[in-house]
Amino acid sequence: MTEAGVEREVERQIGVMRTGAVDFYGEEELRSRLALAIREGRPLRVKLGFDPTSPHIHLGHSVVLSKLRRFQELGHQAIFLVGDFTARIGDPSGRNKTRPALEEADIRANASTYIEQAGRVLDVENAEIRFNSEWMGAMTSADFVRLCSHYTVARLLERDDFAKRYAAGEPVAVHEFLYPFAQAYDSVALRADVELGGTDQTFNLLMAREIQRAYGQDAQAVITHPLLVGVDGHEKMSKSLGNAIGVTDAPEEMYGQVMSISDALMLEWFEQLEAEDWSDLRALRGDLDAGREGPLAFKQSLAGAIVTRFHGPGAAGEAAGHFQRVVQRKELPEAIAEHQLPLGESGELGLLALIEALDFASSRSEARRLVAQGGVRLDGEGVNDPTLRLAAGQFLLQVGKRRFARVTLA
RNA sequence: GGAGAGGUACCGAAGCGGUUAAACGGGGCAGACUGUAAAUCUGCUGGCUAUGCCUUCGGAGGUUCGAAUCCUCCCCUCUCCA
Repeated sequence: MTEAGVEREVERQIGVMRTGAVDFYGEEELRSRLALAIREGRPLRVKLGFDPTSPHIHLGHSVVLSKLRRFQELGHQAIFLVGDFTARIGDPSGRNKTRPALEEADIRANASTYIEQAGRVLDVENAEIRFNSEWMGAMTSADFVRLCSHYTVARLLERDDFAKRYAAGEPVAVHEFLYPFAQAYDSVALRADVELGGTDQTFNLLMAREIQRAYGQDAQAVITHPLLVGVDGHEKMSKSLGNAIGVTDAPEEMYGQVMSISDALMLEWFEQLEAEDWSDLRALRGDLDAGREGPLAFKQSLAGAIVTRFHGPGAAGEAAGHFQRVVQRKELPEAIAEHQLPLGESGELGLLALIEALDFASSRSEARRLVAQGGVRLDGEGVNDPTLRLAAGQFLLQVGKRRFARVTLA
């Protein structure tokens, strides 16, 4: 390749890297490193790490995962790091309270589902999958203390989340201070050229640059991405806040979740999740701004595009049909789970017990409330008698707007 | 080591001897409405074999006819001082 060709290629790749990013630290250094890599036909090592603190990868994670995928398409080496060691510390980033430490068994279980779920976005076959317990677990206390000597308390206290919690009189445990050291050292162990992450990871990511230098390596470039706001429209998407859409959620569920977000959030998501093949949506966005289309049409398209990304176009079409049928026209869903329940010696079963048995309510009292509020239908008819007892037979039970079951009592 | 403040339901936050299963806000759920599971409005939001009964206000004891509220000890958090 000619020098001019290399330069053009560098520019092209940097452009891809910058797309959708909030900040790109160390861009200039990366240009020269990238040029060298292109001349030598050697891929850059691009790190993206997640702590397996929850068994689910969600739509928010998919923003950076997609970016890592872009790097793979550019021919670079993707490193998917599972923070099994750091999960045991608990990342304080963006937190207003100490994260609970996880049991090792949970972490292992979460880690294994992570790789499968990441595969919905990433080419895991060609990714380097690593666990940071590999080197962190082997570190001695002396090694770790030495690692900690490369940074000062004052600089740790500059951190926004620590500073806020400290100012608010909330506890900050010492081990939370240690977390960024572990994450930073991962970059040393992996010899990362680039690390991706959400903006909440900025501090940890930048700290890795200094630690790498302290260990005689060139500092990695850091590319941060916006944090997707969860379905509640306020907090960042997080499984523990219950506002996340998991990448393995069922298509109808995923579609419905997207339809439930506010009109304002819909536009934000569109910006942050946009992909090359979303040209239809971009056009629709124009129609929306011009008043030629309503938000409903746009939201349906967005929901379809998101479901397509994780489940394919067929599933997206079915999910859309399901939504129109069940939610908009209030008809029955096409597929309703069948349940067989045995009757006791009395030969009958209380309605409340049935609702509870199907997990449509967490307690009998809650079931009673649902009946009292007119939220329960039996064979299409509203029921308002909480003492109703059912004899053997088949019933169609509906609780609320979207919980259905065909029940056979025998 | 010393001095103070504090720990209340899913979360935040009132209550400070009885009328408190515990105000209020958020979240969640249900209903109405609608262009959607948006927005808005209304109701519900400990459990149960249910017009009553049982369990809950950091933990364990105690005082009292009666305690989230008073006392004792313990655990945890924060602040200031050393």
